[in-house]
Amino acid sequence: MNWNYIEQLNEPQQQAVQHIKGPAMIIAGAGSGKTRVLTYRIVHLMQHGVDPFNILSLTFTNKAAREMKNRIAEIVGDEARNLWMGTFHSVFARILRVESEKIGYPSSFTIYDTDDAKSLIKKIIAEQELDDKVYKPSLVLGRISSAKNNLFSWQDYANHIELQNEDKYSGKPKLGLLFELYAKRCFKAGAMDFDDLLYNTYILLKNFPDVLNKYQNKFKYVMVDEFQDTNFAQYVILRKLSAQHENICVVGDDAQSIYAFRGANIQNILNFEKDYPDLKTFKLEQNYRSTKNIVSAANSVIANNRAQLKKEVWTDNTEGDKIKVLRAISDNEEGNAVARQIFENKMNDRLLNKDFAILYRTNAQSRSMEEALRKLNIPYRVYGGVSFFQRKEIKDLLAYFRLTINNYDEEALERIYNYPTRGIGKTTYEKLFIKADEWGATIWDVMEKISEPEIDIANNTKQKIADFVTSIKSYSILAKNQNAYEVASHIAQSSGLLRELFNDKTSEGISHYENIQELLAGIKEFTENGNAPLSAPSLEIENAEATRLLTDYMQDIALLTDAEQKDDGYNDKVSLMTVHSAKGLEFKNVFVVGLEENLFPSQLSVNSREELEEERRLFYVAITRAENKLIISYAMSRFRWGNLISCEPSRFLEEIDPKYLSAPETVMSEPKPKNNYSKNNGWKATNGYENFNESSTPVFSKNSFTKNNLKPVSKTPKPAAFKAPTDFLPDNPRDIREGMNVMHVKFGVGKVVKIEGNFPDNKATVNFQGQGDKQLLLKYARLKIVESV
DNA sequence: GGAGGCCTCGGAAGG
DNA sequence: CGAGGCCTCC
Repeated sequence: MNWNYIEQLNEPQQQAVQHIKGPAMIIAGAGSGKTRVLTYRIVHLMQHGVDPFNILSLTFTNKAAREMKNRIAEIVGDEARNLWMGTFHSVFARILRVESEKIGYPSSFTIYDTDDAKSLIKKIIAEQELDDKVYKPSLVLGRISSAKNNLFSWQDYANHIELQNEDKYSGKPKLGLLFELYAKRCFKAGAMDFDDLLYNTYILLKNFPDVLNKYQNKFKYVMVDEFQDTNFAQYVILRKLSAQHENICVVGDDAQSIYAFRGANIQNILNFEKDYPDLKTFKLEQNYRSTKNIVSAANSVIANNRAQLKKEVWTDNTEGDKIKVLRAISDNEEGNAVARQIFENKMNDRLLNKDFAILYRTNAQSRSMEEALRKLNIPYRVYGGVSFFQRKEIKDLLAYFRLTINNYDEEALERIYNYPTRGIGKTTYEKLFIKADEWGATIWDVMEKISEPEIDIANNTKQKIADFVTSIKSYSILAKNQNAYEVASHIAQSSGLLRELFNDKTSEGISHYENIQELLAGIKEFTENGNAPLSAPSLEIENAEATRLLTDYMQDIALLTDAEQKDDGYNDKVSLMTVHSAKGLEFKNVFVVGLEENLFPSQLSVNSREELEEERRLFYVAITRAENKLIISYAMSRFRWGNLISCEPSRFLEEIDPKYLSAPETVMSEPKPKNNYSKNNGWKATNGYENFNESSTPVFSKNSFTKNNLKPVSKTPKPAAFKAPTDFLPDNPRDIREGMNVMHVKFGVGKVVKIEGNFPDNKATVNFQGQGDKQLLLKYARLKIVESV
């Protein structure tokens, strides 16, 4: 490395980078080159002889970690691999894998995601016969989560008089009990939820001084990005880890704290100053991103917040255009105005689609924007939505992998014990559950001992359970030696899951099948090259030669919730996203839409000062994304939940100093051309833009499955209902045999392909003319024999 | 077991 | 309005 990185930095940036010893806090205004400072600081440490193994760098998202690691690798090369760099959760999970047995967990512990956690809580609420209208699972989980984020165990919770009183007065006295049951159930399943990764790390470091010592020695230098978003548990762990060397450097911007609603605590910044009296503070106040107008407008908005650190963001950039405000008569007109404006700016300023972003407060607002962009044939991409790993079919297959690795994973077991259908019904499962309770064991334990005569289940069902257990156990054995891909594809086939999806020829079914293939391809890539294409920033590879096992893959993806979308190879698109997901990004031209009271600021925030200030910071984040042009819009009426409501302009508009604004424009649709835009080929021909309209949707491009997708879903047309004769009289279901032609009141005439099970629970597969195979329970189906065999 | 009807409810969102 | 959960009915 022979260039001088120090020269690339301004004065305060240099100071921050060169301050190596002792605690430091970098307050970094929007667009002030924070990422550059962070990367160069790590480079600087390494240049001064610090071993990358001794540097821990924590971020909030996988994406941020990935990007930073790549940037450092570009500068220092291969050595970057040895940095400990990742999200709080991934780094702590990694420590816990090594140390978990000390706190009673297997090293193969499962990580429950939010869905797993909610479904477990829901079950517990039902088991306790509590009303899930009062004890809403998401609320219960939220309460448990914030307890853990404040380092309360369930025992602490139960003993805390104030909390107990709060719960009593709010009519939910059983919250503490639910916490206890949930915690015990997770423990029994060898599972940790996201909050446990923090809480258990804390417990580990607190109760095992030797472990604490080991990691304190390892992490001689600790860096934290987005410090304003840390919660209490994270803060305490940080303090513990860095207590020996006190080389801790945190970077953040209180003005961009937008996750308080999830437990982030700006107070940490203030506590930091108190907890480290010899703290050095650096302020990065020069903005390199935006025009003077934009920077000043942002400053004038944030000045309305009471709670903030002193800081003056300024820029040397040009003055730039004044901020434009568009007023539209309705949400659809707002979309049209934005799309038209993008079209014009693109022409006038010779810009690309990807130079534009449309930011909104709520996902529902994307619809009117998408429609308008489509009309003008402007390609766009909507960010956010269901991630690949949350798709049902993916979770199903992953549940097999989870159960293979950890037989006690209750949520995984529940997902698949009868999927694909193998004749183990709900009633059977309940019997297993009761027996497990009786034995003080897990359901898996009972399944393993299913032959015990005291278990009151029919013998043929017992056999099915035994078969299931045998196959999972055989997977577990395979998974110990064979590589991840071999095991994964074996499980996909031998479990019947692949076949099940293959047989579903609906368009959804085909896409499910393709997604599974996609997952397997990712595992293959991981097995061969060590990194899945969708991988989290992989931490150092311990042993490059060793076989990559399924458990390695599962650890790699367990904390992946933001898997990058596959793109269709065409990247020049307008970006549509919520303000939250725009944090950290920048665009030449930015539209912030829906600036209306009760929308931005959100209706739920306007009653408390704290929440309103958070909304204001959110608005601050939105406008500071823009480099050159900022356009703000609002509608005077909009559809919300099916009703047309009228809207007032947002108070935030008035908070922008008017000298940075151009006169508001009321926008109206141009008189409609005779031909509809979208049908007008001449329109396309003259502007030279191709029709993109997301035509080549890849398998899991999110546009193919968000609710905002406007493409008509091809549905198989339903055949007209069959009219049964008025004298229709069903035959005795006991007389139905395979091969017979039968008549059904609704489906008409069909042939019995197969009959399974014994009366009265026997089930027939009947192929009805023009309607395909139907599975019918004979006792209900009321079939009439048309022709016996 | 599964399709379809009815009811409810609605914020943003990382790991 | 639209998605998801639950219940019913076949």
